[in-house]
Amino acid sequence: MSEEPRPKNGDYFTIGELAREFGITTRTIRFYEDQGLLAPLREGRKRLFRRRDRARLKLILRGKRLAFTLDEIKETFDLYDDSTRGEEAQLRYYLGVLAEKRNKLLSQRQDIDETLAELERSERQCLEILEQERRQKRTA
Amino acid sequence: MSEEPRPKNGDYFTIGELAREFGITTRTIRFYEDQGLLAPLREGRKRLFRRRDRARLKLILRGKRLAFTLDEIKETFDLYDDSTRGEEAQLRYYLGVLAEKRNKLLSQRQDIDETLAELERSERQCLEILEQERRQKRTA
DNA sequence: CCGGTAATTGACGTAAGCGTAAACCCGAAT
DNA sequence: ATTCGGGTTTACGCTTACGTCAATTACCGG
Repeated sequence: MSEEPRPKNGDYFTIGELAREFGITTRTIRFYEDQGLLAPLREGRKRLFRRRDRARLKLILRGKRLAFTLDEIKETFDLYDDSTRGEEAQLRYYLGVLAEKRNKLLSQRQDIDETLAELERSERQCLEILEQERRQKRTA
Repeated sequence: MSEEPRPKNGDYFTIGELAREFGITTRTIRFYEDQGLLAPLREGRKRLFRRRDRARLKLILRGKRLAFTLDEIKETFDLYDDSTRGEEAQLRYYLGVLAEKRNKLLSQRQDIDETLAELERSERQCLEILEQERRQKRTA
């Protein structure tokens, strides 16, 4: 199994530890908290990040890589948060949102595949030209 | 084969046609031109978009869906533009950039797949709860 | 006790990506 | 002749997502 990073200092991560681990600034993490995306514990004024806070941060960053806005990411969190209480209408709405999200992701994956295909074509072209130049050099 | 949209008015698209087709505003298109991403012909002051301009716009929008910045998108255009002239060093550099791009896209696709997997888990959970409620109603 | 390192809040700054008038031109239709 | 639906530039505004001081506070080792 993979080595899950453990909080060095007792049970909690510091803001600096997380910043270093994920290659972001502490400012960024505070900003996310400010926007309601993170809610670490406090010891006086100091933030104490649990493993679940770290997990959330990970999700935030993944969301960003997929071009979700912070607001959208927050919405999915909010959705997950009260998804357990099972009001029928809520659940149906929830299912709809999930379907939308899936569709977006699927078409995004298509975008990626198309781009990858074009990329490989360029690569082949590129290699061909290099190959030609090499042959020219030999005959020269 | 697919019906490639043809310019209605002779050989060129107007800015409005493209805006409608892609669901963006004319402002956006002008902005892209301002940033050097598009370079339509002119008839006096009026912009005339060729099919290749339209193709570029398509690429821009796809890039945006994949969380590329306009600058990054522009770079790839610039790259493609002088990729045909085959200076060896240029080509090697070019290949490197392509490799980077591919890696980014691949890891992005992984992000997508992970997210899709989680999404399906939530969906199953959701359906389970609904199923339970339905059974409760019957016994009631 | 002192200096260094890491944390805090608060505030202003900034780059990207457009939105939104304002003020104009121009050709076709009423 | 005017109105209407496009097109144009210029320019200021706004939101998102942080960067960047500044001015503290707190612990830690020497």
